[in-house]
Amino acid sequence: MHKMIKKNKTFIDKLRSSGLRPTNQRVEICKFLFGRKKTFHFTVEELKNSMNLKRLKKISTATFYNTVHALKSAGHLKEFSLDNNTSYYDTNIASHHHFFDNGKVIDIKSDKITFQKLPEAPKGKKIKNVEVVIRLENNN
Amino acid sequence: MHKMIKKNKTFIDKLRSSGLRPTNQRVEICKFLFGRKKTFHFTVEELKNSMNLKRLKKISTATFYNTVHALKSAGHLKEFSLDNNTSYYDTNIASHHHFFDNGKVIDIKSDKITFQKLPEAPKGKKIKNVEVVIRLENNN
DNA sequence: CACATACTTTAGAATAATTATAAAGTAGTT
DNA sequence: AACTACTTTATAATTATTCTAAAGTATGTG
Ligand SMILES: [Mn+2]
Ligand SMILES: [Mn+2]
Ligand SMILES: [Zn+2]
Ligand SMILES: [Zn+2]
Repeated sequence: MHKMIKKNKTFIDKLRSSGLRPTNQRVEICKFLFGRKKTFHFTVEELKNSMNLKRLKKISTATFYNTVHALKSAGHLKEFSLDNNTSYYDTNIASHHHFFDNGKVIDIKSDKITFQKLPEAPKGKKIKNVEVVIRLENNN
Repeated sequence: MHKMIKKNKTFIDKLRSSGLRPTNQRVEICKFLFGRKKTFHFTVEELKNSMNLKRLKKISTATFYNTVHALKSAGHLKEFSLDNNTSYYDTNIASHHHFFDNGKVIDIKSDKITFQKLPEAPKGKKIKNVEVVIRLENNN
């Protein structure tokens, strides 16, 4: 099928542009991360568990960490913090905002939030980006 | 001196309202955290190191963690995330915003940022708070 | 004040997330 | 096919944090 070949090529490009050889393990990780319609927010541990659950031959922890780090360094993933002690990653690399709803993360497109007033950067500095977190709770 | 007695009482009140007896160790931690004019952003490890540096009899790691957790649970400290793997705490418990400048954190008062457009909460949910992080970089 | 008792402090062990190590395996090149 | 650099993996190490349990202290009562 055309689609699958094309997608695999995209994944291989992501790996190559991250300085990584497209090994089996890495291509499968990329498929899992980027072969979906919606943004994916995850921890390395979650990624590892959900991928390895279905496999007879497991991919090692070190490979998950190495691959995620390389993809992040190359700008194919963004890191963020939620609760602490664990790194989260986001397949949406555009600057955008989030709802945080009890450990669940939902993207808010950048243009859904605009500012009336924003402080200036301290002197010698400039603004790299502005990101908003809207924490949710249940009604009533 | 009047001032010092008054301050100690404030610290003791914070501890009592956190369900903690005002032991020496705890009162000194409170002095260190709350006896300053400006907001203090810190990790438990930083707090421990800077306090213990000056003392002959060190306060234990467990006491730092216990005290910080109790103060946080009682609402006298707020927890937040910066880079990952470490919890940060904030003596400013009001809802407010931050500049992040290479590991340095600067408060932005809530009224310095206002919104023109904000998304609605998903149904069944409501907004608990909205906090903004402005990441800085050096000019040029 | 003297005691009892519950709460604290502490050193050290345990855990969770992540990173480092180094031996065995594989991709890309010739 | 052979070479070499890059990869994978199991395992050890590290960092931040939490747990444990023994020894110490705050606080109420007589
Ligand atoms: Mn941690
Ligand atoms: Mn990290
Ligand atoms: Zn996102
Ligand atoms: Zn702050």
